[in-house]
Amino acid sequence: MAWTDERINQLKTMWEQGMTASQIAEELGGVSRNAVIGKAHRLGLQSRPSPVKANDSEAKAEERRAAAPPPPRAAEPVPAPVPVPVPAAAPRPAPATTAAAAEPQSPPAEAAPRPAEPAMRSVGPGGFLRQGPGDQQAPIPPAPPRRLVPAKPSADIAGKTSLLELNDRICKWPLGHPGEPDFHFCGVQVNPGFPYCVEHCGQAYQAQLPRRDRRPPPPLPFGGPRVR
DNA sequence: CCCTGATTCGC
DNA sequence: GCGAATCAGG
Repeated sequence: MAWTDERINQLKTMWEQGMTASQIAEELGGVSRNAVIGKAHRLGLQSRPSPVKANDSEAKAEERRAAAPPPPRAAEPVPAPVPVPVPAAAPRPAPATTAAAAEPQSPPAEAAPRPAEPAMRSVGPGGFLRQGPGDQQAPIPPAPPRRLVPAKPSADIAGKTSLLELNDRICKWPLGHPGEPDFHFCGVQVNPGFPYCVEHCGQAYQAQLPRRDRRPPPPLPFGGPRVR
């Protein structure tokens, strides 16, 4: 079987999508896994995590060299924990989900004054407060680094919502396809209790139509699900 | 054993 | 250029 332009494009696409060489070979047909790998390398497609590449004395030495091993100092005061770079959903204690009304990224300079909890506590000798069963894992003191970012004006709607920006509040409906350069997620406010916004909930959760009224499903990439 | 990707080398 | 054989880690 020859490597036609079309087959090469399929190979490129699948390879970039992260499919294994075996899967690609099976999908293309007429070629072996080795053929796919060989072709991928000849095309310059390169280097997905290979199980055989981790080990290597030379690479490791190089890695060490690049890492610039700091001299063994012990009493050096560590500056401070690095602030979290990604706006991952910080473990913020939800005060009380009163209304579904959105709280749109409260502006900075908000000190979040926690009202002192008037809880009944057993006081031990020396004045320490005994933990109750519910308190066991509560304390996470190591500095709550609130982001001091100016707060994006209009959430992520203006730009594109990437995988790293997903959280429980924004719509996870995918737009485009993984691997495509502009693949992103919807990103608008969710319909409370659902992973999608109201509009996409409408698409995700549909009542069954009578068979005669159903639209045929759109063609799936690469000829649909593989039969196995 | 199975899987994976990388590399080699005769064709 | 091609891909089977081989290597080597998970």
